[in-house]
Amino acid sequence: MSATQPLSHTRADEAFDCLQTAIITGELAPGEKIGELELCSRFNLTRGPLREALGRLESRGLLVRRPHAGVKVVSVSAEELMELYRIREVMEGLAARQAAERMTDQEIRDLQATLDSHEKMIDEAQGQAYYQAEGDYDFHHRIATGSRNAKLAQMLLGDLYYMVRMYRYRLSTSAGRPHRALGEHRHIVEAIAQRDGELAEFLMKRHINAARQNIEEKIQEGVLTI
Amino acid sequence: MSATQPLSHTRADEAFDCLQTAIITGELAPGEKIGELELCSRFNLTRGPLREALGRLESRGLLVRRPHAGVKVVSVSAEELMELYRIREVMEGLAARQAAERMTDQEIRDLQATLDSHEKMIDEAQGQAYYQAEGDYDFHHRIATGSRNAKLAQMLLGDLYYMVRMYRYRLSTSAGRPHRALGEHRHIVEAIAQRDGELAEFLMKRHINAARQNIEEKIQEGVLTI
DNA sequence: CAGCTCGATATTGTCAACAATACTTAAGGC
DNA sequence: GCCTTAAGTATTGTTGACAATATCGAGCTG
Repeated sequence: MSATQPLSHTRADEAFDCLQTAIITGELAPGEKIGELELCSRFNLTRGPLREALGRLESRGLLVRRPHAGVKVVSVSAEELMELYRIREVMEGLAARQAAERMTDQEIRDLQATLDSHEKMIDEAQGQAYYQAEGDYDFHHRIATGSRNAKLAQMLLGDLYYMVRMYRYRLSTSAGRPHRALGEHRHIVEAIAQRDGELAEFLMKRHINAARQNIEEKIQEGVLTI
Repeated sequence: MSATQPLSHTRADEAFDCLQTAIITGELAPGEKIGELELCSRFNLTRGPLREALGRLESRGLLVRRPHAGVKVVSVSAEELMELYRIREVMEGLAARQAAERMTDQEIRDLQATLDSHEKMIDEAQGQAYYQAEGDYDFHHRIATGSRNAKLAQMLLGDLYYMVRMYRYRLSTSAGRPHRALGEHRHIVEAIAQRDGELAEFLMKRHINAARQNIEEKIQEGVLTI
């Protein structure tokens, strides 16, 4: 994978990473009320760092805490997932526009290379699940950072993507449309390479909107359940 | 002020509120490196709750922490403020569109009443500063919650608005354009009342873009300094 | 028999002491 | 005289014990 040697130099960071991945993978079920002591024994932590991590996770909306009543993992609904995609649509549209204006030529070449490797993986067939999961994440990650908008990148990478990945695990998706998505990615990169911010924004919004509709249909057909 | 009897039922919440307002008001200067013990004595806290609050504030991007090196308030630049407004533009545009589709008739009436009271305050002249500060916040707050998009409201109310308010204090603004802003607010509410989501989105985006340009001009003229 | 009040228990919130690490100051060598 | 190096100090990170509060169960009353 691209990033994350979780090399957390402090116990609280470690706790944060552990809990976050546990929530995303579903190891901690949504709606589950979980005690601090149990979390401590489960992840070999003490309560101090744990509480600090809980604070961070709460402020990111991955869990809720009622005073003296414990923490529970945030429960997720299909409607909320759709709302998430609506937010992504406008924010990543902005990211694409700013990326078109600000990415370096080298970054754009890297982005194109990324897509080439994705294509290879898809053609070698077995990589479809991978592509949908991490490859897609990689693509959007690069554009978010390429926007040179620190707060925007922080909100996308630090908040929204984790939520989306949480749903991905739950849906055990890979119910994707890799070829179509790859084509859409190519068009977006083309627009960025031509420094056409307006077009990049338009294409990105349409891309995410299509992904949203795809999931929505799958859910209504009962192919995917939450 | 409008809300916030800070009635925090836990010491950590109290710490969080105190620190947040201290950062927003500039009582803690940006870039300032501040020790934990000093913060404790300054706000009558102990280090446990304090550290939990620091974790929350860090994940919200109001301060940065290097391990064993202490915390420092995030430093802010004019460019970052402009980026913030670009994010607001797309997110609040979405909020306005969804509010137009989902607000109850009662909520819309309340929103109109809010604008009436703002107008009265402006006409009574001395309320200009108030309007620009809290009244504007109130208006955008209602639309964010009216969008019925929990994550969107959380991101706007929990992240962006605090950042914007931080800049507001720094700029000692009120360098506003209350009458023009009120008119724009009225048009947005009209579009919402007519359930015209597309128009509401367009008007909101234009409204925020105008506010951004206004600040940008003021900064370039040297009237405002960061 | 249902609803409520009251108490026991377990969990969370808080605190103060201990350990580990980074910054500072001073000394020595080049 | 300046840079490098090493010890001391101060600050952060961590731990375990203490206090406060909510949940759960039992007994009582209507």
